[in-house]
Amino acid sequence: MSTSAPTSRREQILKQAARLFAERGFHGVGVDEIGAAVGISGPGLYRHFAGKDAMLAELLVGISGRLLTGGRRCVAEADGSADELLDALIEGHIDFALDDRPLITLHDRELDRLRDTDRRLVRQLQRQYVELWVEAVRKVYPQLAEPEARATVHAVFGLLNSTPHLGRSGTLPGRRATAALLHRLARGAFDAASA
Amino acid sequence: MSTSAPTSRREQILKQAARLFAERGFHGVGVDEIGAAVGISGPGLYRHFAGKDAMLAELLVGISGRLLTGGRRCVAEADGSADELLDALIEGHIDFALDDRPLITLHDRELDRLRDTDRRLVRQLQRQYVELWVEAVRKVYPQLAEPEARATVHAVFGLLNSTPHLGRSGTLPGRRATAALLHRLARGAFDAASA
DNA sequence: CCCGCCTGTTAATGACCGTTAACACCGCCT
DNA sequence: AGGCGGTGTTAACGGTCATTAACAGGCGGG
Repeated sequence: MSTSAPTSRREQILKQAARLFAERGFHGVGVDEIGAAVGISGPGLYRHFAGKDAMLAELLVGISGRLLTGGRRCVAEADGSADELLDALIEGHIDFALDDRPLITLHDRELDRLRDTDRRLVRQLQRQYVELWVEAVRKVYPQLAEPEARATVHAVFGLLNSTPHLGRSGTLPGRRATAALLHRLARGAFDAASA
Repeated sequence: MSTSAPTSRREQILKQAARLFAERGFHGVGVDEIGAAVGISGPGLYRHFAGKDAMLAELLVGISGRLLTGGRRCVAEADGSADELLDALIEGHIDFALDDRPLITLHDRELDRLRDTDRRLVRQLQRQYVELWVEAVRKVYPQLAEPEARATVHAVFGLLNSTPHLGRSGTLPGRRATAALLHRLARGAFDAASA
């Protein structure tokens, strides 16, 4: 729908699996449902994935990796001030949260359902992403101690990742306004952290 | 361990069930595990609860109700300024988040695993709690439109409820410092919302 | 003393579910 | 034409799991 491509079967399955996992939890959805969501049924999925676990692993590793890659691109392209870097990080994270709500939900909800090796990998990617933020934040707010900075970054993630919960009642006018609001809230939180 | 009491079997079971559900998800934990966590085994739980669903229902209705009750007490006791009311709400929510992490986790994670009637009840309680906050926020920031206020409240909930994710690495010195930091972050976000 | 009630136990049941087996179609390449 | 890899299908297996059945000890009140 966005960049689009041939949209291979794998991607189609992953997308639907992400949606279902986010809606009903990893253990709450059966392979038959995932299959039905893409028009094939049940065990046909095993032509594309080694198993249900493999789908979740690929989803979580994928989102973690893309977040980190996006963050690193921000750092690399940040020729300007530290302030601009932090803004770029916030904007990038908001884009992820708004475009891939199911993945954001999975990201901090079903991590423990992974095999040890995959879980370690995801955690490592997450940790690097957090460190990247902490560094950027402490450049903008040098008086902020590291533990406080780290806790604040986690809290701001919680704030930005709240978008899945906004789906209920009368939400905001549009995506642009929501992104702008979230951006302001995040900056406000960081400002307040260093008071 | 904290207020303590006779700590009836029911309460003991609920506490352990909350912890396990938060750790591994509702479908991820079996009744045998819950039983083992309180020293009895497996089907003995059915002397205290109608079923696994009933435990989750009681947990979610309980936390939603207590949040709402706490919020209402803040409103009732707020003889002072609107500012003080908002601070009291924030403090109350932080206390919940820090004292009952598993319940906070469950609260926005396993809601969809409930029977229709229970889910409706929990959602209604949650909605009233949010409305209570929105009203308080708009008293402090009158220029803030209602949709923005509601979205901001949800986002701040995400921020405050991020505490479960802080358990990993080097966290903050103590509970008091964490609570103070979260309080500042929340106020900072609200300040920024009305800019 | 003894009868219920409360609270446990273990064994069995029945459903669900992930995974594999066995089979089939279809399009492409030689 | 023929074979083969990719993609499906349905049926069967095996394990897990919530729930129920059947049974038993303890203990307080008549």
